[in-house]
Amino acid sequence: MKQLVEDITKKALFKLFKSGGISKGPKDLPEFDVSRSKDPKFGDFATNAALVLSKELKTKPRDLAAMLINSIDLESTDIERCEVAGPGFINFFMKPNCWYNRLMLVHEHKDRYGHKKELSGPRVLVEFVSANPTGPLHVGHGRGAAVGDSLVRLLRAAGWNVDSEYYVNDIGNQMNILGRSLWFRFRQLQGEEIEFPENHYQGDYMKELAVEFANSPETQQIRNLDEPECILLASRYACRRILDGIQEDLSLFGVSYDKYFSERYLHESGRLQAALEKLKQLGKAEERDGALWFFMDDDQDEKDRVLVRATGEPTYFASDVAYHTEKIERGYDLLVDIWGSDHHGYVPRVKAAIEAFGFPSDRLKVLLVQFVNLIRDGQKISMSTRSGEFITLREVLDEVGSDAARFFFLTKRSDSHLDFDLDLAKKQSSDNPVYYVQYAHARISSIFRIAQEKGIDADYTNADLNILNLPEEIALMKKLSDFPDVLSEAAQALEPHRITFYLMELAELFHSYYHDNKVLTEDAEVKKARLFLVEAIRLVISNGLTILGVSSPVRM
RNA sequence: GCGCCCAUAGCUCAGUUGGAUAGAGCAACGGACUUCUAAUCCGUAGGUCAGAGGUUCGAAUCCUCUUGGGCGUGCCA
Repeated sequence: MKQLVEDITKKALFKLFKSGGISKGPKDLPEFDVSRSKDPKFGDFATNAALVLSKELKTKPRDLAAMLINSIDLESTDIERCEVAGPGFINFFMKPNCWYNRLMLVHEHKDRYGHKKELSGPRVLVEFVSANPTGPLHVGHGRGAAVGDSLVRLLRAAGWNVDSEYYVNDIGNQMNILGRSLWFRFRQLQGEEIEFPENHYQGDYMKELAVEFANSPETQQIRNLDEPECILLASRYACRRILDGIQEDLSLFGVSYDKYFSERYLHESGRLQAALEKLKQLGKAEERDGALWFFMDDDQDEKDRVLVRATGEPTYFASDVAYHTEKIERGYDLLVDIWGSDHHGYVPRVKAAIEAFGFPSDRLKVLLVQFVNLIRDGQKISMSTRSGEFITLREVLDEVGSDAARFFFLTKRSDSHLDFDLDLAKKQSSDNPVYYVQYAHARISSIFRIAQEKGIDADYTNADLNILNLPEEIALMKKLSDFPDVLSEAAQALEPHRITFYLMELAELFHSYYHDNKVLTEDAEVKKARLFLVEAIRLVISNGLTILGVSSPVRM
């Protein structure tokens, strides 16, 4: 809808240019904005075009605004009238019947309302969570999962061609420590008196895994193997089982992936070696002190970084170089990575690698998700996978449920710190904002259910929408007509939380309307029109909640 | 030391990419259930947008500095 107003403004600019009123056409002028007006007295939409362009056109803003208004042919548009306001804004007042047309669009497209019809955005790969398979997911991962998964759903709705991926660090030092951890627990289980190393994975889940391991067919092979082979076996076993658990937790959280990408594959397929060779050929990498270094330009990163250690082991960074270039070579225009903010120092490095391979560094967008502080009894709980002290995502899901947890994570921008108060989340479960939105959906659903139970005719086809002329009804129709704009802007900004706030605002308008106005009234025509409106609200709430990965209950 | 992120109501957070009078939810106070669900609604109160400069028609938003917090600064992941 904003686009519509923008087009009309540009058309007016062009007309003014042709008639000699201004010296430049829209193509030679800077971009301007169209925004939804906050206050009804400023109309429905406003543009700052005259303010932005006045300097370039050497005309006073208010004069330019007046000239623009005169160049708009109102007859052929949805605009009733325009006004110059304040320093030079143009306020647009829409014709009332245009809201009825928008309302009909909701019914026309149903669960696709707000979505782009065809694939129009870039081809993008969203990578998120990617936690090392060394232990269960904790709450911090849950935030990344909620943001990432909702972003995927949002981008798809906006017509982008999206794949999602989980990068599995299934090789390297951590896997070795994981294998040793399981191996030691296993031997302890066999009655051996050995001390468990402090820097290994202490969590109780490793003890449980050891029991499982002892009963698995794998252990049959052990007596024929020497210890390093046993540790490798244990490592593979632990990795596989822990990853199973992670997938299970994610699935409970409503999160699924198109692909789990194995780091081990990068090593074993030779892709890692090939990437390093290419860097050497390009003169971006060279051996020094027995290690292989990536040379950083001054504007890329503060210092050079090691790709292969003197021991011959490639670093995590080496894998990332190979992984990200591989992703681009798979044909993605845009890579979106969602990382914990503690990895932020890593961004310049990976961007530099992408540049080295001849791609623009803005092919990669990294969304940094800040840490979640867990609060219990007013105290911060510190978490560490290594020490085994953490609250798992699973525990939180069992306590507050997937809907509440997802919604909670998505009521905040991802780059701000977040306190997750467990007691509050539990206690608040009845007045958590998620229920406010879901309740609106349930209420509407129950209107239709009650109608059916009581044998009331709830058919709203051929409703006369002109009956919907209460200010609250107009406000609701305007809100519904915003949804496609909100969706595409949220996608553009990679900010799924905007959908959350939109839904809370829509629910607020609905609850207030519902309280004051009966839908199933005696007047058959009024009933029809209101049912039509209310069903559209239900559809939009449901569409929005689906993007957030939250359910739309029909009764609560 | 250097780098990145953050600071908005008592608390938890939004703020449409620089727009008009800074908004919600909790918590507080006062009202509304004989009604399609009170998990709701209506109202009151709550602010030096951390502080100081600067940029311009216009700043919570952009720039500089200061203060306070988080994180990073490994041939760890």
